[in-house]
Amino acid sequence: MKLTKAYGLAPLKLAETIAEFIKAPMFSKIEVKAPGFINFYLSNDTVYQNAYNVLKLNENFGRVNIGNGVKVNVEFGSVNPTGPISVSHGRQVVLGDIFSSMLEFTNHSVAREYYCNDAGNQIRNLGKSVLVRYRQALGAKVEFPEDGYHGDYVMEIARELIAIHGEKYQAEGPADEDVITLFGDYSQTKMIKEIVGVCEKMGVKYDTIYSERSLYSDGIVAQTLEFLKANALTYEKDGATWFLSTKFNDEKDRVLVKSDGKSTYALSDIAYHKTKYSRGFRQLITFLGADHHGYIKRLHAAVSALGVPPETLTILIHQFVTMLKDGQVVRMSKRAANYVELNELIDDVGVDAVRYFFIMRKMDAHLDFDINLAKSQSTDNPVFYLQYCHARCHGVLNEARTKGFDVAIDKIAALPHDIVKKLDSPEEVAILKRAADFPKIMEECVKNYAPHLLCHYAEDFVKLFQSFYTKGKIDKNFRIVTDDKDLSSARLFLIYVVLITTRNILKVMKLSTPERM
RNA sequence: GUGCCUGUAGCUCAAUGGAUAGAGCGUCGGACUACGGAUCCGCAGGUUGGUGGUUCAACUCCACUCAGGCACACCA
Repeated sequence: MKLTKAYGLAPLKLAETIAEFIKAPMFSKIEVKAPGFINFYLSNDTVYQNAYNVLKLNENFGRVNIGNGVKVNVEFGSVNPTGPISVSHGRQVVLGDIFSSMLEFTNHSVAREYYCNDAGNQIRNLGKSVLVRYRQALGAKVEFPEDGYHGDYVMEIARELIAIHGEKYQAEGPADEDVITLFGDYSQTKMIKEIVGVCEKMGVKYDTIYSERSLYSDGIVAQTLEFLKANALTYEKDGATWFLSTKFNDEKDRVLVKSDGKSTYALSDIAYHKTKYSRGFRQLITFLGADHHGYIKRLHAAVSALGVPPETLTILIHQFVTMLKDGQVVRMSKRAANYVELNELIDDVGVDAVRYFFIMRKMDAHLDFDINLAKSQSTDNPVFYLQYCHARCHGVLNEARTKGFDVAIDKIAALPHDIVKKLDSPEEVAILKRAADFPKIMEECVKNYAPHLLCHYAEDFVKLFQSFYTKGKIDKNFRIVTDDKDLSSARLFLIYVVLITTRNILKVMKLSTPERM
C-alpha cells in the first residue's frame, strides 16, 4: 500500500501484480485480500521441515544469534545495603536475571552485576541507627534519629553487636565516629550478604558484586576526575567542582566534588561506568526503578563524557509493584519499615511463581501482585499451566513406552516424512506452526527489551496443545497413543515438539521443569 | 512549576503504524465422570480516558486536556 503512489496503481491491483510474480514451493497458497494485503500460506511440508528441526536442535531450539558473542554487562538489583530487599527490587532482580538469560540464549556473553553503594552517607546513617539501637538495648535513654532506619532488622543487628562486643560501646564518647564506622561496616556487610542470599534463593547468581568504595581505594574516582578536568568538562563554582553535563543534554550540571571536598555519587557513578568499558564490556544494560528515571539523562551524559557512544548504554526503567493482600494494599517503605520483604514473599508463594509473576507484565506498567492469587495453586496460575504441559508430555511418553513404543528422541526424530505428515489435522498443524515461532519470539523479547512477550507466547502455545489433548478425551481418534502405530509415532513426534519448546521456554525463564506434578 | 511512566472488556493485562483490537480470570451455557487426573468448548462483554491533528491506514505517531503513579540536592 505504501507503493501505490510510486507505481500509480490501485493497492489491490498492485498486490495482485506482486502476487503473480511470487512463486515458491514453501507456500501452499498466496492470496490477495482487500484493501491490499497479500497472504502467504506456508505449505505443510515447510511446517514439517521446521518441526524436524526442533527435534534436531533439541535444547538449542529457539537460539538465535543476535549478539555475536558481544560482552554485555547487565546491572540490576543494586539495592543500597541498608535494609532487606523489598518486592519492588525483587521485580528488578528477576527482570534483570531473566533478561540476562535471554541474552545468553541469543549469543551474548553476559555478566550479571550488582553495584554496591557502600561508600556514602547512607552507610554512616545505618551505622548511627544501629549504634542508637545498641545503646537503647543496653538501657540507655537515647533518642532515635528521625532520618535513621526504623526497621526491626536494625535492632537485630544491634543485638548481634552486643553479642560480639558486649557493652564496650555503651557510653557516648569522643570516638563515636569510629564506632559508627565500625557498626556501619558490620551492618552493611551483613545486609549485602542477606540481599545476595535472597537473590540466590530466587535462583539469581551474580557474576560480580562491584563495590563503590573500591572505586576510591583503587584510585579510579581520582583518575576519572582528572580525565574530566583534562577534557575541559568541569568547572569551579561556589567552592565546588561541577560536571558540565548540560553539554551532553542533561537538564542541569552536576556537582562532582562538594565544597567540603567530598565527592558525590555522580562522580563515583561516572567512574563506575568507566570501569565497565575498561573491563571490556561493549554493551551496558542497567535496570532501575521508576524512582530513578531522573538518572537517565545524567548517565547518558556520563558515558558521553567518557567518549563512548551513549547508545551502548541502555537504561531500563521498571515500574513499582503494588502488593495486594486480602484486597488491601500493603504499603512499602523502607523508612517506615512496614513494607513487604521479598524473602517473605518467596516463602509465601514459591520461587517459580514469584519469578513468573514479576516478568509477565511489561516493565513500563505498574504491577499489581495479588498475594492471595499467587498463593492459590489453582489452574489460573500460568506457571502451573506451563509446567503442567511439560509434565504431561513426559507422562504421555512414559505411557507410550509401556505400550511398547521406542520413544528415544533420536528414534522419533528419524521418523520418515510419510509418517510425520500424518499430523495433518488443523490443530496439529497449528501447534507445529506456533512452535516454529519460538526463535522469532526470542528475538522480539531481546530486541524490544520485553521479556514479558515470552510469557504471552508460552501461554498461547501451551493452550493450543492442551486444547488438542483434551480433544483426545472426547474423540478417541485424537488420542496420542492409539492402535494405529504410524499415527501414534507421528503424534509422539508432535509431543516432542511441544516438550522441547515448552522446556526451552521454562529454562530461559529459569523455572523448574517438573516431569511429573 | 518542570520532566518521566501509565490509562484498552466487570477485573488483571496483550497487540514491529495495518485486515473484524485479542487472552486469562469472573459471569452465563455446554462437554468430560477421569492417574493420559488436577480440564476443554462456546455465548455475552469495547466510542482503546477525552478533543483535535498527521496518514491510504492510529491503541500505536504529534499537540492539547483529564485521571493515577513517580521524580526533580553540594543525599545516595
